[in-house]
Amino acid sequence: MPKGQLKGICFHPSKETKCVTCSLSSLCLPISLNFEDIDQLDKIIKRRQPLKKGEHLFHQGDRFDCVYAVRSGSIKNYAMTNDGEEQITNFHLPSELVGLDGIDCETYPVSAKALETTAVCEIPFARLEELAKELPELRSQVLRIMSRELRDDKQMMMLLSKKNAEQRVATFLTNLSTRFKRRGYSPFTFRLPMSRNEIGNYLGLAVETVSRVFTRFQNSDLIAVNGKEVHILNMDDLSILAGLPDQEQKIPNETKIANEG
Amino acid sequence: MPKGQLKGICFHPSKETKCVTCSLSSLCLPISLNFEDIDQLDKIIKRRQPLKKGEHLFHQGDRFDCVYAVRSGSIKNYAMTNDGEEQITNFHLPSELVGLDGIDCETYPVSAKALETTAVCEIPFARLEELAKELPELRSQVLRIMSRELRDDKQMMMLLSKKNAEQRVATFLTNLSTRFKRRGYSPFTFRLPMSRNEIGNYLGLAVETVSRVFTRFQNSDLIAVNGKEVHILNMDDLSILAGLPDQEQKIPNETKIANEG
DNA sequence: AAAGTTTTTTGATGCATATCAGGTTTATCA
DNA sequence: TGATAAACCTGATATGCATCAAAAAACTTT
Repeated sequence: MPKGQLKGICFHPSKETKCVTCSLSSLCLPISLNFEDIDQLDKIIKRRQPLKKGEHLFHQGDRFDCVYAVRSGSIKNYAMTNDGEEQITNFHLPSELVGLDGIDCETYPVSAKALETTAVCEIPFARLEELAKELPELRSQVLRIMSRELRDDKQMMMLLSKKNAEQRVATFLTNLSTRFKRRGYSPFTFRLPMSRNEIGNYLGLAVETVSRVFTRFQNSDLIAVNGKEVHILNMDDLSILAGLPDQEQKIPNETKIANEG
Repeated sequence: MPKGQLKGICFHPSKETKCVTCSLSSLCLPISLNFEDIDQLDKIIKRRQPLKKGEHLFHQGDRFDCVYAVRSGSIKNYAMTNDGEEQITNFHLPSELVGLDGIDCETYPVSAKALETTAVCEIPFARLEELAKELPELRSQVLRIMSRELRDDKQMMMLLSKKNAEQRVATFLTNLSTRFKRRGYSPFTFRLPMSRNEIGNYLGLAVETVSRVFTRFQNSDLIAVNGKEVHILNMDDLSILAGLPDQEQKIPNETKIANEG
């Protein structure tokens, strides 16, 4: 089916979902807002025509004025390194907020590009701040979302500085799986919206290495892959390889006091 | 001089700096607050006894209730990897806020430990939120600080996934230099508050590699090192090696439209 | 000041992953 | 539908950095 038609068939701006009825509301900004407040939030949100694959939401250096919530599809964030190479810093799935790192310098520090046909909610930041003035719950939700992203970033740093290729790919897959699950999709069967190249770029690995690890994982019956379709066959072992997913790792308490001084 | 005495000699809780008179106020939370507002902020801040080297501000997993501003000294954040290894995720210099990544799950996701005798301002988060209700400037300052940390984290990811050992160390040194400069210290001569081991851990390198790169940098007259004392002799070349510091990198605009679709 | 401990440095070796090169499959488009 | 390009996989080789080892220097402690 040609992508172009999707717009006409599936997307009716007049009938577009409101926050109240949106299936993602429990993951997105509206969490813990009451109906009235959600309605207020709804009023400042613009639903734009979906982006086609490869289209940009914004470019690195553009003036920051909106944050975006992914409604369907997926977005990658990337920056250009000094030698002109692309460096992917994030992938965003539905319900996730894009662009929060632009608040400080008032320009987006990275570009955002659709990996597939992608619908977003556009949230003018100035109006969000206005609204936050009156809605304490919205305020803390924004903080929580940013705080979570900070935490995820640290996890990513740990991946990049301590994990080997297999652990990186395993972490990547289990992480995606968890996120799909929370969004109501199967945690065991999903379609990767990004290429091997993009996975490698994100994970700090060469494409070839990603490809090889995928093959090795297949040979050990951890996963079954067909192009971008992934089946996780042995989640337990994959999670162990990943080094326990994001869930709380227990901290060895023994040395807590001993270590002081 | 024994560390213990510092407390008695240098730190008088009764005479402690207020935000209004604090030399760091232009870098820290009070930015863009007026005098009255700073005073309000001041009231919720507790200045604790300075931490001695090696003491913890909080441990990974502790209940999140405060964020901290470093007043003097320095703090490292670190987490334990699954195999019990330490992974340093950040170093904090005076005026920087510690603990913001705990907002979301209400426990600190990493530990915070003093690298040297360190004074902090303790800011109860609940009260900060209270205050933010009335002070829009404070609100956006918190957002800006978190947004900046997000941006820095992405920079760190790029370092970890694309830069080689020399580029990492060069980036580390120029970054420190910039931060010292903003705080009124010399950007060319400073004392590293952390060990080679900690630098390596943070940069995803072995100690030995850090040591070797330091030696190489000395041999090429980029820096002069004596233990933890560092002199930057050739900032230009060091910056080039680092791959241009954090400042805005120009984005090649040619392909902006061409890339779409 | 001496003894012990930790940190730093330097050298030799090994390995995980990058890079290069080729072939194959899958997508894109006329 | 076939042509062309892009993505993916696999093998061979190269290399940057980790690891191992051991000495030197810098701190601690008594």
